[in-house]
Amino acid sequence: MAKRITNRADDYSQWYLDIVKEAKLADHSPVRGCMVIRPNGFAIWENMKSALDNMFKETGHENAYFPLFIPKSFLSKEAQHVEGFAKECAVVTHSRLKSVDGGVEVDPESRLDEELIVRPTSETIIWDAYRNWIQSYRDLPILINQWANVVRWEMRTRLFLRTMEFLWQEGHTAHASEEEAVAETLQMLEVYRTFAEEFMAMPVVTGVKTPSERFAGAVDTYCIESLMQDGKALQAGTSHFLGQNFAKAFDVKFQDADGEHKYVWASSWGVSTRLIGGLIMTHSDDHGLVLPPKLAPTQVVVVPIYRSDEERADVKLYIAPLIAELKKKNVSVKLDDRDNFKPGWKFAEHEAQGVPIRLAVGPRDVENGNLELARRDTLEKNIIPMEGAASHIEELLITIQDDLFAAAKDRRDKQTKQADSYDEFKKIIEDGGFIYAHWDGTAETEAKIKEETKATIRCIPLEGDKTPGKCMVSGNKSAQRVLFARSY
RNA sequence: CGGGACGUGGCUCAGUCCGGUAGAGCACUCGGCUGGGGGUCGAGGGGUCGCAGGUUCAAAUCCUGUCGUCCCGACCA
Repeated sequence: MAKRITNRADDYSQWYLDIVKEAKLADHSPVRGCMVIRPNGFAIWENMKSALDNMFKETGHENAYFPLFIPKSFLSKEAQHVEGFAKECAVVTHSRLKSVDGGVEVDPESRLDEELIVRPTSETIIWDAYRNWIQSYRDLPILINQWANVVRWEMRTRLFLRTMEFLWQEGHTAHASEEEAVAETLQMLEVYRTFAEEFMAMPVVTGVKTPSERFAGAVDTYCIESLMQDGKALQAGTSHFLGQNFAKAFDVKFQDADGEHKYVWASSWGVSTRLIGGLIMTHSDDHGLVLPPKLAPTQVVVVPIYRSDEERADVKLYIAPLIAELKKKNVSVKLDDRDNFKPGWKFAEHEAQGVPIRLAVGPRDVENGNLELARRDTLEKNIIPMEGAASHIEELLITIQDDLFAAAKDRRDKQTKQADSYDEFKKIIEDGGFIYAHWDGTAETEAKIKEETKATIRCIPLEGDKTPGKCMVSGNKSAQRVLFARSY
């Protein structure tokens, strides 16, 4: 068998790229740092999207759409926000091309009066709209989400993990009180945790970012942090409590029940196509992609095995009722009856693409009333009776989902350590993984650690050990252990 | 944006040092044998060598520029 996927142990980055290529998830585009998301990759995103969208709707949110272009002046209204994004904005300066001997060039006469920014995120244009929508406390809360693309001019890109253009959702909410806005921020953080753990089967740590890692313009940034197989952390989602920063910048006030005019409180939260990168690096192996059943575009693939046309017809007749029954149970099942590929080829291909369950059915099975079932996650193969197969498969999909989470959590926990001295920390960090250690809460210490070890504080965890101690670097007092890692 | 490596049929690469008629494997098309883990035999199709200049009788090969990819840094979802 030709080895098309680099082993993780040999070259993790190359392995990741090989998976993306072999599973046909995405291609590099002609434009640096952008990607073409292929049907296999997009189908995963669609499944993520639909699960998240349901969760947003269940928590009272509505979808809307705001423009791609933002007037340049809007970006400068919130000082912190500008500072955070100014370095990575695509700017539209002209509106026309003109032909010049066989090619085209920008028509200098079409220069725009006010240049437009391609949104790196939509706080500004949304808060400009909210000003017009909000007068009274009766107009609040506003709970809006949008599914969109955004552009951030990145220096170094990697498919899904960091691209110049990416797809995401961004929720933007407006509230009458601080408590309510904070509650919303934390509620959405929980939505993300639930999604990551229950759908992606990816265990996460929830926490607060330190000021240096905080979203530009936020009062507090909360996040879900996950740990990839190579021991590097991935920020998988963020939820921001924006305080009144944007309300003040865009002058959004409401008249409260007490007659007073007050600034609105805000939150924003988002997850992106980066999650697909996280999904890949959480579960996949040296044979290819491994997908949790809840997000797999195809949950079960059936490979018929036959020699003659007659056998082929027999096999198809034999499996038709099972396929129909699985469909009735809402299992996404695909019959791979392509005649131009050999069974062995198909096995390898579906394995590379991460289909959770593969059924192989040949004349022998027809005769014995069996079928062969292979699990993608464990690579186990078993002969099972056709009788009751549909229910067995339905249950097995749930088992696989649970097992993937358990395996990922077990791996994550094994890669999670504690360090009680800086020397110990420096030693452990070389192996990667999460490290819980005491920190004095200062930006100086944080910067020193980053400078010397390349590790950053991923978050100050919301749960777990809250015992105070002494900073491993300065020896000053520390309120609790914080989570360190090298990250993507 | 700095350092390094690399761009040659769809893919992986040889050829570049030392200029002289573009090659291999895989993939693709047609046909045969096949079919329970990337099978096999035969016959075909496909590349102005990333792009733009320059040197030369002659450039994949030498020179300059440019675009892109990968790895390592600085920056970030």
